[in-house]
Amino acid sequence: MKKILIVDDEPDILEFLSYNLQKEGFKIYTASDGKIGLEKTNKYKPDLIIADVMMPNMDGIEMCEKIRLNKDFDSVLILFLTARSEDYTHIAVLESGADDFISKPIKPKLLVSKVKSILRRFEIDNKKTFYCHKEVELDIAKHCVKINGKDVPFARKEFDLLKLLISTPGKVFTRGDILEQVWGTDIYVGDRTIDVHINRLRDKIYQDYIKTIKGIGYKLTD
Amino acid sequence: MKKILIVDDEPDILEFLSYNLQKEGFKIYTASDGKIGLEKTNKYKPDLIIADVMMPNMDGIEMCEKIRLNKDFDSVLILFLTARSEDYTHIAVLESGADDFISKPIKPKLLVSKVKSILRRFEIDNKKTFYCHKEVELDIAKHCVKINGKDVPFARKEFDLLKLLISTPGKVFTRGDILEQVWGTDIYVGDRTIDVHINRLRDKIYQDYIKTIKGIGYKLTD
DNA sequence: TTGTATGTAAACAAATTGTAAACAAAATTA
DNA sequence: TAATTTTGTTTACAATTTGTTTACATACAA
Repeated sequence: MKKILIVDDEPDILEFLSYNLQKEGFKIYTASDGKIGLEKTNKYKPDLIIADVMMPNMDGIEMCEKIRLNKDFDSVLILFLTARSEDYTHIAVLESGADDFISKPIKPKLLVSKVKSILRRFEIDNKKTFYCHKEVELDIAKHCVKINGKDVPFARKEFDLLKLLISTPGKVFTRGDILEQVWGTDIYVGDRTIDVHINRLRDKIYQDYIKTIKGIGYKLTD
Repeated sequence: MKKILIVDDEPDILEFLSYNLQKEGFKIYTASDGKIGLEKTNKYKPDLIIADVMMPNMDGIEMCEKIRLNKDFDSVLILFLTARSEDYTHIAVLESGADDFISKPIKPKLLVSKVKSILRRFEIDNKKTFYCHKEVELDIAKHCVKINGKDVPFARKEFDLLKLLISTPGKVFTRGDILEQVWGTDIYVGDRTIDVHINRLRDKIYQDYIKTIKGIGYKLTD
């Protein structure tokens, strides 16, 4: 569960934000000024910090710069709340190392979608591009598979299927999971189609690398 | 993290650009005219400069020329914003040493994709000036290719294509990658065109040096 | 045993790529 | 500048690979 720290001196806004984000399943921490925000950042290591620009004691920009100095948090996501969309403090805000900003008045839907999109982008940037399990290596960037160090050509579907299975070895993927992740949501293929592809994988890799869990689905042997 | 300096006298545009690029994870610096732009270039050593052509104090073209005089920055990437696609400032702009330009009105998606693609292309150009893989040698500086030590003439497109492939042997390049890096961002050629060039390469080099990954693209055999 | 789920070979369908040849554009040469 | 050569692009179709289904065999659990 993603942790979000909200820093604002106005209790109303603090509550408004907490409420809307909590509903979406985030774990919320709060602070009432930049100084406390800094402390709680160190204490809770949030995934995302939402901060007001204008605050007593230490304003958002200063807090942001201080947070960035600590190399544990030099890439923590920071989202600012700014007064109005027309004013150009936005630029100062962005230059200070913020990742995005929201202008007041805050609309719950926009807030949530920005928070999700910023977290999603971060996930994408940090995604693995290389997997290795037993004697199988899969390189997403190079789009190639090696078995015992030897290059083996994989067609698209085969590649995607292996990619899915190797992303979490040992986890059982149901046909539904596989259908959704490899074929996409609104494409329907027969049940046997998946089996056929699974067995083509088995032919390319050593046979018992992929295990059938009868009535459930398939997984890689641990 | 790539650093981008944005130079424009209109705060709205400055903010628009900053915002959209920041969201993509670039570190943004801004300047409101060419003079400040020049200073900030020296101070922050950006990877890419985005500048408006028309600015008070010092216009974009003059700034560009001044930047190019400093040999620390004679190959920094510069992308210009021009008023409209019909006007012929493009030519002056490209002659002044710019790497690409974007016409207003600016579309966020296009902006981001151009910026990313220009940075990617630069990565390859800057990696090395000489590649050697198996019996193929490619010398960017001399613009020549040797196969088994023997000089073989390569036309421009063929050369660029081989350059791209040899820059990362084993990596599969999609037709999209190839289109972007060999032809450039806003040039479209048919799919078959790429195949034809690939096969002309194959005729010049030994046949199975370039491998087809069906449904994905092409790569050099490891 | 019986019924259900999975394995598999083979047939078929669809998508992708290879290729020769024509055409177009650009560069070179006379 | 015109003629020629080289380079780049497209077309149309052939060849190949990949993806899907079918029909049936087999395994396995109740």
